[in-house]
Amino acid sequence: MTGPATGKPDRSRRPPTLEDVARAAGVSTATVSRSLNAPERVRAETRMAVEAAVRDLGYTPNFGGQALASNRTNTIGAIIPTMENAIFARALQALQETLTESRVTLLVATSHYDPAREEAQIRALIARGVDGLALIGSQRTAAADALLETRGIPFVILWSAPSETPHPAIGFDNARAAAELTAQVLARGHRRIAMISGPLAHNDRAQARLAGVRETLCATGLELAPGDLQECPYTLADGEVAAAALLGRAEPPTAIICGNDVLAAGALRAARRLGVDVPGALSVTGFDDIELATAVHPPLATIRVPHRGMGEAAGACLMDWIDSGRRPVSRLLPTEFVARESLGPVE
Amino acid sequence: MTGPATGKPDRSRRPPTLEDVARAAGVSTATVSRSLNAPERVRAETRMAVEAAVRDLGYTPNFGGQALASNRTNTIGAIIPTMENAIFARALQALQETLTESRVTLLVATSHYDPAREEAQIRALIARGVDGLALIGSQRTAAADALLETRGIPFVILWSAPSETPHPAIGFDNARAAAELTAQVLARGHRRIAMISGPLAHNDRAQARLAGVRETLCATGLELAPGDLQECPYTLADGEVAAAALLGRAEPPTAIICGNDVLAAGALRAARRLGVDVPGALSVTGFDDIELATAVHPPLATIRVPHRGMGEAAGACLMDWIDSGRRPVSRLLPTEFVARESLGPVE
DNA sequence: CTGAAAGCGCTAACAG
DNA sequence: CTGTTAGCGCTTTCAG
Repeated sequence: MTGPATGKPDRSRRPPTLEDVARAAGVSTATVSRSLNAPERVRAETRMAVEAAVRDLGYTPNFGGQALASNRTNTIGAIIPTMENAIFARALQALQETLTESRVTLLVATSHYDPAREEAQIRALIARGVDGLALIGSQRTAAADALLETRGIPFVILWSAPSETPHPAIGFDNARAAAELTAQVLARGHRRIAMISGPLAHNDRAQARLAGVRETLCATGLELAPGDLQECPYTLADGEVAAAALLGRAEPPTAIICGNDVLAAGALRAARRLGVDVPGALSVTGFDDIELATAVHPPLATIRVPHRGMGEAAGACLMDWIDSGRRPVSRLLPTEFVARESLGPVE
Repeated sequence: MTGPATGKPDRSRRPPTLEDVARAAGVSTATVSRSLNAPERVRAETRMAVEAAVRDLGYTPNFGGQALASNRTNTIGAIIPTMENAIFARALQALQETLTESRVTLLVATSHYDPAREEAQIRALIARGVDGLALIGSQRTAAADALLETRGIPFVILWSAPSETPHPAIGFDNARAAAELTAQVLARGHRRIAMISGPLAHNDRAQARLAGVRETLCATGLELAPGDLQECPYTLADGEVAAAALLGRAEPPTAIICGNDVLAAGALRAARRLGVDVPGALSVTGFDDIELATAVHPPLATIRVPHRGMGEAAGACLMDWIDSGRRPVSRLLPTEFVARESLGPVE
């Protein structure tokens, strides 16, 4: 089909350009550009001729040309720790949808909770000319901060409370949510309470959740002894191991507060394996309220996080910043405790 | 630090260009370009001068300029049905990693299993100048096929068996995997077998899985009566409803084969709610082998799908196609039946 | 309301 | 090995 036989292979192979459209419509390239980008500034008749030519030729703007001339890529980048946690996926989905309304594309990268990787991804996205960035959490490398600063790229921070960072943030109060959860655990009579946290290093959300638990325990005269805190990666298997360690102690906890639903599901699995009844002999709580929370048995008491809300707000906020040039204000979104069977009264 | 004190604010504000680097290094722009893109064609000394200038100025190539001049964006696009299924997420992760080695960025979009949306996303990604595309499944709108065809963009199909499509595909045999699974169910003595499938329309994978089940049943003289087949969206809640309907029939099935692990987890929840023991009174099987499969109880017997393998192969395949211009060959990857507790002998 | 023309920053011949 | 020189396709003044 695409043999090099014809005399002018270029002509037929190369996609139509603005100039082709202009010629076909009998107008200038400037008019075509205007018809496409600011239709109201072109007489209806002319515009229709242009539109017809566009259809006829199957014209699509060349991305590079557009980016070069306008100095905008209509792309915003997002860097999340991992795609395997459904909660980030949902926030992205919402962000994507919001952006689509502004004809902006979302470019996604993952950091695996590693600041060095996040920095590399920030660099890569900036190099790709993104107009704005959505990042998770407030802690990153100094180099990443500097890069963001000197480039002056609009970026918003998700998942952290605005109080955690001087940058525009759209998040929720991890510490307060964890405190509320802990209060609920205490209210059910638990006094031997342990926690399984995700890796704390470079993770302000995990740190805040831990702090929230600690504070609330303190207020009741309790504390999280060193052995009562397990720190492990956010996987089911690691959660299971951590919970098993906790349950193997001389005085096992009657409640385990987990850093997220995945860890909690792991804890449930450990309890089952060890023959520990939940919630009869042990209560377990999660954090996030992903689908998994109600897929396991017993269903997990947890904290519902405003994932979609953050995604939507981030999109609106970034577009506004990019278009207006005015730095947006931070927003603190609400969370909600969700009572479910995995949390019961102490026996 | 970045005070506007100096006399030439423009200078400090506008990012440095190739020309700035060239001037600083005392060479031409062509040499700078070469130092960056084909270092071996430049004398070491010169190159070092260039590199120093690049560092000094904090130069980063302008994406638009690069794209325009080279007619390449070093971006490949992927369109998956949803990010909420961990299995697509993992394949993307693997694809991403493979691509990163070639300094190529992955642009991800979702279709929600909707061909119209997929077409729109294909259009959007092409407009963004992607050099190649990875798509899920072999069924799409005629317009999408035409677009792909006329643009001549390298694209590979994932998740479907190569036999399903004339295009280069990297997938597995959904029908055969489902058949194997069904054989395992039959081998355990089940004769009243039902299936919960995801939406069949425009989904060759779901269709193939159903066909695999049907064929295997047929070979044993059984069949899937109309009432034995439930079709519903791929969510836990829908799977639960579908399973409840199946279990409420006069002669309930002793085994339910589910289109994926999420539906199977839903079926498990229905069984629990209705007091049906699994695997004692009912066996349930999944498909995919995501983490969820072992988070639920009993753990799901399922089919392990080569998600990472597909992602990696797709990356290699696309890069090869883009670089060499030669259409790659399809690859059929293996699947594996994973026996777990949710599938037991019929009582 | 429309057209002419000047770049945007980079790459790729083509000479030297 | 390096420099010169055209563009790549589009947006955007600036005139008319």
